[in-house]
Amino acid sequence: MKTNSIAHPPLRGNQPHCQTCSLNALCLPLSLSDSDMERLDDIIRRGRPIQKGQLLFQQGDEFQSVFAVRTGALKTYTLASNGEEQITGFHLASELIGLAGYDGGNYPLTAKALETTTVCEIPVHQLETLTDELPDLRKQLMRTMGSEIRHDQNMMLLLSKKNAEERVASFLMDISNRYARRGFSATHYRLPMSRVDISNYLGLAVETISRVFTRFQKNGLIETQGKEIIIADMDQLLEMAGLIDHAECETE
Amino acid sequence: MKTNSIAHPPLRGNQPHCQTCSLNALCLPLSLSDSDMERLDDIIRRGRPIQKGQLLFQQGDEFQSVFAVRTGALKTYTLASNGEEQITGFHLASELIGLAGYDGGNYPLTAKALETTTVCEIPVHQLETLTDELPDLRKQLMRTMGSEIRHDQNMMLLLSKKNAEERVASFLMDISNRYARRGFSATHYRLPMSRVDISNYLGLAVETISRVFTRFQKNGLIETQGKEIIIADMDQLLEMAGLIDHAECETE
DNA sequence: CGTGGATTTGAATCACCTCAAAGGTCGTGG
DNA sequence: CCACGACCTTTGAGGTGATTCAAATCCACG
Repeated sequence: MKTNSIAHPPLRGNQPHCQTCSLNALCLPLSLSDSDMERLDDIIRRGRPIQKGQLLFQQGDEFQSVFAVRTGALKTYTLASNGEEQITGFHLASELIGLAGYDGGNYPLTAKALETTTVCEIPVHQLETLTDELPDLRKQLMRTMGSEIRHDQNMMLLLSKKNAEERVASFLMDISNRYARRGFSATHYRLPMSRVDISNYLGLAVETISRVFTRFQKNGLIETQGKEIIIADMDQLLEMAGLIDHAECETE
Repeated sequence: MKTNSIAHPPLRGNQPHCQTCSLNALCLPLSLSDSDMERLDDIIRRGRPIQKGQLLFQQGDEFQSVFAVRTGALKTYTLASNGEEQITGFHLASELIGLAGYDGGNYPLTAKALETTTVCEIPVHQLETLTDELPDLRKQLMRTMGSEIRHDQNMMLLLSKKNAEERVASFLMDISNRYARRGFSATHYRLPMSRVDISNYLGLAVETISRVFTRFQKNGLIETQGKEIIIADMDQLLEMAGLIDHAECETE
């Protein structure tokens, strides 16, 4: 399996653009003026879709671009020295990937498509030139990185303090939130990742995930049919996730 | 215990400056030209020391400044809804704190001094003005944030995949590295934090930390005397930490 | 020198893991 | 359209590393 190289000659034509993209209020263009958005749009490359299982980039690859997910979903993971992988995040439409590469010249993680996925590629070299000129874009990038740090620190809390049920509840509520923000149902969605991926992400065994799902279903918290999830008792799940009392439901 | 408010009238005089600070090669000024460094130095406030146990800022406080540790050490932690705290990092001299605040208008975590500590305060408002003009500073900030993301993702791996011994070994090697980079001994140092803090950070019970320290000592890996640590067998610790085989020893 | 917190040690318990095996699901090709 | 195989998911039984509870010891500091 090789790193997918995005189509380099950007096929213009009836290509999508930031200006008309339904995700522009969630994505990088957020808070950009029309003219600024146009300039961002000009440097974005939109390649052919990557298929399930293909890599967008690999740990150690030269850091060349950040990516925004247009459709589909990916997972990012780091490899331990013993070869074990730790999934550090799932990325749905409008979310940015690859910013951690800013630390050095290489990606510190691998990004793999969970299903057929299209992305917008933003070459960092040009992005840096552009951020030199657009303070709003710069702020948005910093905010996105801050948000990533926040997410990771929430995960650290989850991994070191929460039990299996609390972890699964947190996970289901996080996904729910993210779909809701995109205008999809918060209570009925399809998980793009396998149970194995979920277990890896949450630091549990697959069997434990399966058992918790079953228990949740018995207790009327959710209904499941394979990857289809229906949230039946959001309040109780929110409480279990530890999201009920403090601040807003602004998870991710 | 209240948030410590840094002395606002910056007492000039024989104050330290970035230009003469021994940490400038590790800190934010890294890779800045002399004139750029001077401009950064101008906006930095240097307040009176904060005492052990005092807060530099608190989760929920308005995001006003990022801080660089000059001397001493701090811990940063987030609070779960049930009041439990999760330590997300320890910060030694030259390290930056508070960047995660870039996500929103508030700090998403609390910073508390582990010992008497002096910091350089960099007001974000002025920092943003300055980054508008200094591309190198901007890049350095982005790199710092990328490095923070990297650190957190390593912690996720540690928390979900490593056992108690591996976690403690990783921790000892991380601290060793960071002291070494500052020109201190890599094999003989004093931990600024308590066993409780270590256990919290590593997602273990205090008793487990104590037991692992004892076991390491019996096996000749380390010698301990309270907070004093002597690394006796670095190779074996590195291997245990999972840092021997892949890439360089560039942990943090 | 005494006191409160931090650290260490021991014994018992438990949440989750591992191992094993039985369903399910999906894509593929005959 | 169905049969096949590969992989994913679920369920059960038993084991274990780390936790919890309890108590002794050490240490810093007033």
